[in-house]
Amino acid sequence: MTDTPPRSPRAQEIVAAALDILEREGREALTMRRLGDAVGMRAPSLYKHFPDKAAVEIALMDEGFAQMAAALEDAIAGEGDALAPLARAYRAFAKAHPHLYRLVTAGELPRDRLLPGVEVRAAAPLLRVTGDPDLARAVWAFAHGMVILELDGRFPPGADLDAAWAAGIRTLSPR
Amino acid sequence: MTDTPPRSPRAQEIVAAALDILEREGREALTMRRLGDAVGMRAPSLYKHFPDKAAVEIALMDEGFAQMAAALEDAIAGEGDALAPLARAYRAFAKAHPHLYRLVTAGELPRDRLLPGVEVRAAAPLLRVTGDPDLARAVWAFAHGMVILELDGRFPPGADLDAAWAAGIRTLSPR
DNA sequence: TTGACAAGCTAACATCGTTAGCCTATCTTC
DNA sequence: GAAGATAGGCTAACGATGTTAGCTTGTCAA
Repeated sequence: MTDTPPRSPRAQEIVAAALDILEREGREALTMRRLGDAVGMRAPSLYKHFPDKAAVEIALMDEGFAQMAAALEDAIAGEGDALAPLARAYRAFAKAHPHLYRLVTAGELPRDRLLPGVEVRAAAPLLRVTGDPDLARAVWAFAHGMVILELDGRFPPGADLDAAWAAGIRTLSPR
Repeated sequence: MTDTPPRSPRAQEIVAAALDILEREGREALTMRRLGDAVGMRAPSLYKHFPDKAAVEIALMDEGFAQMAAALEDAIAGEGDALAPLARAYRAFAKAHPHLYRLVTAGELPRDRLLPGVEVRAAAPLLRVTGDPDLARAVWAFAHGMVILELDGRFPPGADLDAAWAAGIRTLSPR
């Protein structure tokens, strides 16, 4: 029962401002002083609302997981069992929210401080579409790999990423 | 012709010490003061050998790319055209050198400061085994995704990663 | 009216990368 | 051999970062 105390309005404002900074300017732009500015207070006062900076980032992760889950659920809402539309939605979310995507999916995850269930919910659509957990993990790895390599600019300039996505999805689709 | 001036012995010592710190303690343990300690000088003196901290990290990336390329070339040296041994080598390298792997493959890449050719060489074995560049990218994304998600502890505790690898490699293998 | 508490503030600390400026040994050049 | 340049070390310090300590003030309960 790790039920978080419901966030105060002021704390919600802070998270909203933090999300705005993150999405616009990236993770390293999100400093306590900058965040304080955005919300009209000095950096130390933020600590009246959050124990540390990590807590703010974790709130953003919760939010990111939720947004991502919603996008993926939408993608399989219609008919359902095709991998392609889910993959499209995954990639689209990452490109629409690159900084948020990175925050949520890259680096060590403070799982014990996360809102419970949020991670499982985001993973559910893929598990449903693939059926098999092993295949689901393989597909997840493929999709995350494609997205993060693209966001990090690791593919050569001329690379046809649509074709790479297609190749992966085709062969990885459950039969 | 971006030929780097050959590194002085002292600079090589510094890079070696940096690699040691990185591999043992991870990227955030690699600070200029800590590195100075390891090599017996004060932090500012390091700037007599490298223009900035990034230059040290870039030297480590060059080294990481080279080591990784060597490991992958070894893996396909024998018979050759099977994907499975290459994938095994890829995963093994990442698990043996997690911090180095992360430094080399995650985050933005300062491509213009890298030793020329080093990235292409590391990519070559996979391209040879898959034949097709699109498939090669898909397989790379899969392998990197598997590895980085494993290193970051993103898979659930009980997950059978061998099975996920097998599922991915089986379906992604060129026929 | 009093007292507690929530929520702001300033000042300050340690750590980080980095710069400025100084010193000294070695090596080149007349 | 003398003189000057250069390589390579040093200390002091700067600005940015997250964070803590301690003060103040307004609001609400007893």
